[in-house]
Amino acid sequence: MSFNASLANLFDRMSAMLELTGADRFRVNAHAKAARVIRDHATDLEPIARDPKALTAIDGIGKGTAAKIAEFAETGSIAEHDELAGRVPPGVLEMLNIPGLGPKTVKLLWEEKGIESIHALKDAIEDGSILDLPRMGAKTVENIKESIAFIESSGKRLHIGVAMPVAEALVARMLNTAGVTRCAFAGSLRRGKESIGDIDVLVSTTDPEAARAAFCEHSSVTKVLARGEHKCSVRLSLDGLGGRFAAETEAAIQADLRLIPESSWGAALMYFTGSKEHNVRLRERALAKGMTLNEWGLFPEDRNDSTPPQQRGVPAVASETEASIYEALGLPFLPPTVREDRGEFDLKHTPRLIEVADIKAELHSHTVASDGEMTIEESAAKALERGFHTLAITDHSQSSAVANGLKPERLREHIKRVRAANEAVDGITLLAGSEVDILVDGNLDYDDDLLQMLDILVASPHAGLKARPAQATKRLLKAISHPLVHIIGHPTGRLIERRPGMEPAMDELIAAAIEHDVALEINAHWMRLDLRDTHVRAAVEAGCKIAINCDVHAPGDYDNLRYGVLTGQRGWLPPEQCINTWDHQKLHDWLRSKR
DNA sequence: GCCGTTTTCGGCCCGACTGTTTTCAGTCG
Repeated sequence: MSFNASLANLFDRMSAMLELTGADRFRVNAHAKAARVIRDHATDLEPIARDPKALTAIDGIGKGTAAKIAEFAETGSIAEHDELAGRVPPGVLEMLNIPGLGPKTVKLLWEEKGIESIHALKDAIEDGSILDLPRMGAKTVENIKESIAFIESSGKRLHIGVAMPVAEALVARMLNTAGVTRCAFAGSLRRGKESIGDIDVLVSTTDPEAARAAFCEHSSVTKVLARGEHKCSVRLSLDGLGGRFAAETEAAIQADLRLIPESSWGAALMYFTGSKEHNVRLRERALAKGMTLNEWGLFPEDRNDSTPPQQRGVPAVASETEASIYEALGLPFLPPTVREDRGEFDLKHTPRLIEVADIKAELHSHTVASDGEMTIEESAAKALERGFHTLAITDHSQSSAVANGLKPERLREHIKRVRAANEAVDGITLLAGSEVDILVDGNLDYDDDLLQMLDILVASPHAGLKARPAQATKRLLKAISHPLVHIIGHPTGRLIERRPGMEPAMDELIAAAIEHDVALEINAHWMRLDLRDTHVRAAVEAGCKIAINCDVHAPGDYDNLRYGVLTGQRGWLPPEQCINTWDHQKLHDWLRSKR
């Protein structure tokens, strides 16, 4: 695990353990925030770990945290963490993962009943001894029991590519319900995060009961967690929603419905889109301007009245649109994908971020020659449908044996076939390329004289993904410096929630990519999204070229483009910095410049 | 523990819902 990730995990654990031992809640929050900014930080903190000035320049890191980071760099541990870990059993921390169980209850279970693990908790539920605790009734116990079953069966975060179609189906269903005038999803899905904890759906309606019924009584609902006036919460099984997710049929997800008056639509959309951290900063900003912000709107602040302003009939300063609220707070409109409290409040104008419509070329695709499902011509037809001017055919190289990688002789024939297809197909340029393995030693999988024949070269790591960071960096730097390489494909090789991939020094890769005029890829497949958002942000700030590719294997893969674009947006990627947006002339001039 | 366009001390976001209560604590987002 990287320095930043290890450190962030320690701070997360410290935050939880402080809470469980009754520490001041602001100290608890400060540790949680430190964990977040450390995890989100795009460059490795180890080189500056002994430089308190550089560390405290990062928002959320003060003197105390800087000292702990230095201690971790020096000794590999943090004394405060170890001291806390000596007092809080690991199983107690684990209980915090049970939905509906928070720190107060876990503390109570631990201190009053000596329950120190989920296993012991199950025993206490079975023998009924848990009922002795205050505020612990039959219904609460039943909910805890179901929550444990939920996290033990699935309960994991879902890939954006799985959650998005479910959310779109939900929105379509609600829009088809009598009385519904507006409907949209919000939450981390709208922010384009790579994985999703739950789905938030907002509706405005003239018939609230019909909306509640449409939401809570659908056949895919396995449990109704809440059904209130303004909010319903359900657990869904995914196989009830179209059966498109064969591998995910075990999966379940929570979905929340919020009933919103039209007049508060913007405030609610903003509130439920988050992120939580972004919202906190917005509300602080509102207070500083003598106003208060909630999901009903932005209101004048009245310190003398604790009744929420919307209940007193106070007219809102702004509430109907997100843009009007940002404006009233003296901010430009901030697109959902940048709302992470990662510096967006310093923006003077709404950034022009990349959009799906900007993409004009797919530069990473596979055909039946290796492990794809389509012929060259079939893939070209799909690319044409999207209005692309260029499609690069980049089948696997020889070392990718399981993917039917091409031996040198087959590649030579394949190049001829692509060139012939390019002559035959109108309206699009087909490039003869290859996705060449970056071998464990950093060398490429074909000889240079063969590579020289290719119009485009995507170099990607496929094996040896457990290499240590230093080794991974060396390997990738060698590939980047190869003069024939255009693009580094899925640079870390990670699979979201499945395989961590490599953790190279991303700042070094970015610097080398700029020096050697190489583009780093955002692989748009929702299982990869590699580069990830924070890496993109670092690359964008450094001025590195980015490619967004679908890594096409099947017809539907072209539809993954939007996930790559969302990841680009989360990295603040402007269209001109992404080579897939360039017009034909500019793109092909650049490709030829490396031949 | 962090932070400063009123502050280097004294603050630190806001409301809905559930389950257990009989006025509210805990959790969530």
